[in-house]
Amino acid sequence: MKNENEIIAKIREFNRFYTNVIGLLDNHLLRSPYTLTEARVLYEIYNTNECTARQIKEKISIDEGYLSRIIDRFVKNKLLLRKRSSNDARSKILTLTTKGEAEFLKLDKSSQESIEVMLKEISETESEKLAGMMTDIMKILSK
Amino acid sequence: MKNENEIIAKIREFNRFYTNVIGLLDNHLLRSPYTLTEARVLYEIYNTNECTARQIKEKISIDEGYLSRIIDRFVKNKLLLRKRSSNDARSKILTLTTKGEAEFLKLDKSSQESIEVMLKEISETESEKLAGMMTDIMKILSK
DNA sequence: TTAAAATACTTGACTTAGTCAAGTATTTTA
DNA sequence: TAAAATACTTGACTAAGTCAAGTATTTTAA
Repeated sequence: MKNENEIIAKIREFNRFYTNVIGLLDNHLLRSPYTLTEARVLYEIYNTNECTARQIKEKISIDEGYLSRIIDRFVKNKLLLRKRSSNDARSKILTLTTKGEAEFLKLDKSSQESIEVMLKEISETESEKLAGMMTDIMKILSK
Repeated sequence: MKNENEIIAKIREFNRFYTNVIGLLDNHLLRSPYTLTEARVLYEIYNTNECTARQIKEKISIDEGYLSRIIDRFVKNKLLLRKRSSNDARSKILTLTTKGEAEFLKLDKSSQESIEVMLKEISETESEKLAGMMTDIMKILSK
């Protein structure tokens, strides 16, 4: 039984702790040619059907000018195709090229691997407990 | 009973989810004159006895040149005192001035408040459960 | 139906954040 | 006690992010 202040203190402690965890896990990007933001952009395109810049912007809260230039660069490097949407000619549908998909999957794999490394340190029971608690936290905080 | 791949997928989902949570909670900084990094620097100085630049650097993994300039700015704005250490004249002990402490406590309070707002959405039982799970996650991942 | 408002994206000009390496002063090590 | 290591600073730079104005298209409402 904790009072609200203790709960808040605990959440803040967790936030500081987990910021570091995420930071460590994102370190694999250092050995890739992409920044965290670029990786997120690729992630959204890979996982969104008929993806547009607007949808990416909504998901990751990025300045649209900045995003437009990231997309530009990806198009120039042949990771993406950018085609006017037939439903709404204002927007452009972004799709990964074969090369873009390969690059994304490489990143995705190395992100997966850094978690594997982390899990090596803990038992299988603990891993399962961890995943379960994460599910519960997401449920609670999704309100 | 989950296999490792499901567990990894869940952790990654949680990481994306929680990155957003942390981002939302950090929004209160938008209405302050400090960046996230600056706020962290103040936090470390407030919470570390005989704090030096080196200790901050270890804690938040920041470039030391960049840190040196942030500290410079804080000294110029009278938030910090920077005095040569008597034990080791290479390092400088950083202490918050009254003004610096007041600024930190303001930030700290507004960070606390954004969590209060978040907790308003969920029940007391859930809040306690949340804090408990966070404690457990930190225990597991500290290995 | 069509002019005004809104949306989607782009571009230019800019500021802030962060990096890298060399330099100074001091302390530790062998 | 000279060489190596540590703590911090500084200069020069690149990358990241922001802001506002501009173009093209679509939606809204008189």
